[in-house]
Amino acid sequence: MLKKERQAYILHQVNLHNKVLSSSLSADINVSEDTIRRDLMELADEGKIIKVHGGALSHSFSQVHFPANEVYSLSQKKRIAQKAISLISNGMFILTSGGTTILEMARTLPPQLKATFISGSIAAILEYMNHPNIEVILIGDRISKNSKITVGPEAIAKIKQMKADICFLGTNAIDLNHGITDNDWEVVQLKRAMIESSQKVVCLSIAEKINTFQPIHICELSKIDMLITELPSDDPLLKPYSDAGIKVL
Amino acid sequence: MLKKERQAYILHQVNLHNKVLSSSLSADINVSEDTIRRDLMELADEGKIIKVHGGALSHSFSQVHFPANEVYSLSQKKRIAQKAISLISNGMFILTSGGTTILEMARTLPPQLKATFISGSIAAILEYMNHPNIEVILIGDRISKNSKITVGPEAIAKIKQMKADICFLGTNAIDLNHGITDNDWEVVQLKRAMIESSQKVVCLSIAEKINTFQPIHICELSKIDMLITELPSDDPLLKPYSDAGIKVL
DNA sequence: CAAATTCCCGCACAAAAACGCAGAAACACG
DNA sequence: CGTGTTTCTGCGTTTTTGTGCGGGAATTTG
Repeated sequence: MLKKERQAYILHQVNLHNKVLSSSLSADINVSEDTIRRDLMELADEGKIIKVHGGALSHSFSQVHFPANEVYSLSQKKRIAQKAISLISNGMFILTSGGTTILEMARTLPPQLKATFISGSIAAILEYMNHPNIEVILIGDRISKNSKITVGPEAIAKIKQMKADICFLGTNAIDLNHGITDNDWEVVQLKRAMIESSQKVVCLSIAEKINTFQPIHICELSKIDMLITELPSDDPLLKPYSDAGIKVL
Repeated sequence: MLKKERQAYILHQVNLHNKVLSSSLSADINVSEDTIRRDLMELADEGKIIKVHGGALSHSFSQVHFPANEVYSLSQKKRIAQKAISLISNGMFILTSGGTTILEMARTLPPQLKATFISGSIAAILEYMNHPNIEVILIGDRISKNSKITVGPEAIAKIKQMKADICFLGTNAIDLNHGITDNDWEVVQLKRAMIESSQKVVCLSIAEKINTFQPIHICELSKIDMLITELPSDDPLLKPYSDAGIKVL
């Protein structure tokens, strides 16, 4: 088994179960605990997991710990949210993924807007529920504790049988060669279904995620209609993407 | 169980109940009280809780003290929750409605319990998600804003196609003549489906709701297997119900 | 004041991590 | 192709960390 393979497996396990023990990983993959420990170290250095004595935890575990990091990019996300909202009009059916950027968008929705929002993200749903005129449809299935969204075949089937006007994706990584990528297999399945079920696909992404990639492929750039970042639309960083036929806002 | 995990659990419990006892935590997680004490120390050093003799308090508690009657009804619900939990064992599939009593039950679930909880109540789901070993299935559909649960044909269909071991219903009104009744038509539909899809139906109800009724009929008493209140099972108020063949706990 | 908890301190033991090292495999390159 | 280099992995050994236990001190409680 290759090192990268092993690390991808570990990352997947962490994202799936929120925690892993070095000992059980070692037994799973049949390598020494030392090797596991080194892998965990590397992944922790890359910021993908949190190393603790005895194993590792998913990043969502310590979300409460470090609110400072969130505040940092908040103003950027507000900017993105504003742009995204300009695409929404009354009566629309809107699919959204999860993620903090989507959350910010949900909070910023104008109160007089009448539309239907569909999502499997618990956090997003909570925000939508606070709005007076928004109809909320919740996608049901098993809840992934790591990503706080519903995942699984039921959820995917439900999404596939609808056709939304527009779909907003919180994007973890976007790159010219790799397209849209992510690090949680189950989330990827969901996002793929959402893309297929929407007439228009909009990616929300803060600039630091532009030109980065993650282990799991979601889709090619050609499936994306629009990209929204906090940067002005003529920023040189975005030029390649508008050249690729994506509308940049 | 990892140390960080344990501390996260403790922190959650403190924030939830405003106080924790070292002794009960020790029993919950199956570690020595000494270890709990060390954890409380660390959390207190980080300023997350306030350590006191015998346990710890949440930070909010020190400033605000809430009205006595609130604590009073809370203790009733805690009692009910304790009894309800005694019916749950590992590996069960459990359907639950919404309501504050169900919420209290969700908060009181012992951390080592491994079971699958199915619900359409957003608040209940949020509680279940915080538990380390519980699998959560969310029933999807339109969200009813006033009851904060998913309602509609999809939700009902989904419930009907499962068979749970046990179903806990937060009960708004129970009466010898009228059976179980409620005041929200959509919620009633859901509860009916839940009753049909469960091998055992348990009603959780605080005593003041015994012998009251609401406009919309859910089901006859005969469909109910068990009734849990904060009263002792031999309380005369409950006699008619046990006579009617309902097990009273 | 007395009994019962709870806490603190040191210790012991086990599990995990860190460290250094060495063999094996992959790689670079003339 | 051969050789030197880098990377990866596993194995002892030593350190560190986490946890439980016993006994005595401190505290709560009646």
